[in-house]
Amino acid sequence: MLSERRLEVLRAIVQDYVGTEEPVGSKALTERHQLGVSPATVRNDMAALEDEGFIAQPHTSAGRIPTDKGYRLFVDRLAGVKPLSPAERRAIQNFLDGAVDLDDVVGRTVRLLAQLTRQVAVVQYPSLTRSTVRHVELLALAPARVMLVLITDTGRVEQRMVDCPAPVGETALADLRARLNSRVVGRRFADVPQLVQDLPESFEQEDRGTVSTVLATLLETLVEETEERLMIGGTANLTRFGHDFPLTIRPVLEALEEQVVLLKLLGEAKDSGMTVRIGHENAHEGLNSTSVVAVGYGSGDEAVAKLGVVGPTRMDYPGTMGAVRAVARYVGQILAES
Amino acid sequence: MLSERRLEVLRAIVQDYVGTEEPVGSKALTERHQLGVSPATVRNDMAALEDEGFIAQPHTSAGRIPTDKGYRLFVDRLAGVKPLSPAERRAIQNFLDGAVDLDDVVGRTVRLLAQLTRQVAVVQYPSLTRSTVRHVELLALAPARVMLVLITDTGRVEQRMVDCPAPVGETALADLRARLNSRVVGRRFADVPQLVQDLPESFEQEDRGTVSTVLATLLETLVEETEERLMIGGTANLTRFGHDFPLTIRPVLEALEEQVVLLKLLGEAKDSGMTVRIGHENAHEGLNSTSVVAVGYGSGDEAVAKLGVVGPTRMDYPGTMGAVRAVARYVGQILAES
DNA sequence: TTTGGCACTCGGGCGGGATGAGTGCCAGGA
DNA sequence: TCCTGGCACTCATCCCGCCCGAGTGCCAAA
Repeated sequence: MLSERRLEVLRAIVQDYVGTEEPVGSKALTERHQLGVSPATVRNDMAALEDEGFIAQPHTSAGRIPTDKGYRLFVDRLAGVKPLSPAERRAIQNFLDGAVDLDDVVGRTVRLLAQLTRQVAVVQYPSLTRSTVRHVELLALAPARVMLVLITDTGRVEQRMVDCPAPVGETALADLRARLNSRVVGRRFADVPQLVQDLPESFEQEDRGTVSTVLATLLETLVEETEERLMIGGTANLTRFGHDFPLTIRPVLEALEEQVVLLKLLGEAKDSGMTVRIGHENAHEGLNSTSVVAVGYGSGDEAVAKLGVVGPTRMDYPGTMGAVRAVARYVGQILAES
Repeated sequence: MLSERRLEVLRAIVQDYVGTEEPVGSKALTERHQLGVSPATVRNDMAALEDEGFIAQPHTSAGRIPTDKGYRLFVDRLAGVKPLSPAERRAIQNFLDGAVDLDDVVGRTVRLLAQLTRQVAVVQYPSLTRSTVRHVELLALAPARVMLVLITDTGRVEQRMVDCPAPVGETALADLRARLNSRVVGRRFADVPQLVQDLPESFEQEDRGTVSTVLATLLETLVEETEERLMIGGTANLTRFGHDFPLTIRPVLEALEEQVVLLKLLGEAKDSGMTVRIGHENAHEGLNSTSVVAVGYGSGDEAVAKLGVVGPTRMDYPGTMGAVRAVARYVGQILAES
């Protein structure tokens, strides 16, 4: 079992290393922190911490740096979430207010997060299946061509073209539109499949084909991968990573370009509460030297999507967690208002 | 005036340097190209080219590399546009077919361009003001709250919330919707302002406030900066730039994050034909060591937006130009079909 | 105008010595 | 039992000085 002081030493190492980006030695530690013991004692503690796998030496005769396991302990037991300063809170609000539509909200959020944390920000668009339906619109663009437009309570809009098997009349379309909306408006997208299941039967024989086709497209839209969109920003912050660039930065940029990877990354985060994944805890290889801080956000109590940041394992965890949490809350508010 | 052979020497230098990324010397040149003269002669030619500012030496006793002016000459007079191989053409078509909506088209295009050119790709969404109106939808979400949805012929959809001064009845809304659509459907967005100018007058006194508010929002949407959206991809390719990373890559990433900069960049490109801006020809400082190849694309003859790539000045211009042009054509086709 | 010859330049790579931060270990003291 | 000061040892890094060779510019001859 680690003594209180050894934990304190670990905390000091993490803090110093995050600040200086250089391995930290026993002497420097005692100078910068009031540990109340001599360097020699700290050395003994360090040796113990190294045995346990919390810290490591890049090479003999160098200071120690925290391992992933060390950061894990730091995050779980030693660090809190640093609340933002009033000035920062105000900045968030100012920045997020004045967004005109959902794209704008997400875009501003991503820039805000990147700026606050000085890291790469990732924001997922509100999920369709967790949102509720605000309206379904059907537009006849050509005799046998209909555009389907879905609008959610979070402001998200999806549209699809539907090629109908037969020309569809304006009245039939209006009829379908009305019945469809009366069934699904205000309901959750996840429930839509059951709600519309028996709809085709209530139509005339001649229109059933069209109705089925439209409904099929609607259901497709709900399950398609494209329902999960996201936006990233702040990649320029990657250049602050380390000095051994190409090798460090490349796989990260590649990983960030693959939406699938990012979505999985956010998907792995817990639905409620903040999730921190450190270094090798990330399944994707390219992100083995990065940490991900993610949290869900939503207009109500329930999360409709997630957002987070990707940065070096050597990051300011308390500060980052504070920024991520604060931004998620404000975005939730904005969505609730719109 | 430069002799034919000197131009040939410049072409050889550009080609070799693009391939090897290393300054090229006189001896290596004569070995790899059939110039029919000795290294000494080439040296004289090189000295002349250097006097004219087409090439430069990184330091004494090193080979030559092309200057921006040298690349300019190369692009204008020495290089053609390399057509794609049939296999590449097929790949483009396969990749672009199967896109479900505009976001998907743009997303696929950006990934395709990045992959083909192995550089950073930028694709602008079809501009609103150059598109034509397919439909305008008005939805009453609350008594005094209306959602305005704009749909263009290029598949783009914009929505805005409108807070009305007074509750608006369903019939009045339907009326407005019908009259609005009858006026603007099929017309260009740029013409919308005049077309709706006198619309409020034809309504009852009590509804005029609402009508004006809705129209005001509609007009705002057309001029807002958000009308110019774009998507970028392939940033991981920046890591192939050079070996002196942080300094080279950082400003580029920063520039790419600023949509304003990118929009201006594409805006500077000619409306028709391909535009190549080399190094310092780019107004933005961060892009002084990159070249931009851009071209307009559209569903018809007229360009509705632009796309292009950003890469090191040391790029394969003929190949890049070929890829950019081909992709633009196919995207135009896809948009015309949808 | 082209060519071969020749002296010159200078960046990059290699090896060795000095430097110093940091370590592990140990014996003595609270 | 734990802490502390002392001491020898290890290496990564920095700094020189050196050499090598690619590449150049110039010149005289063809």
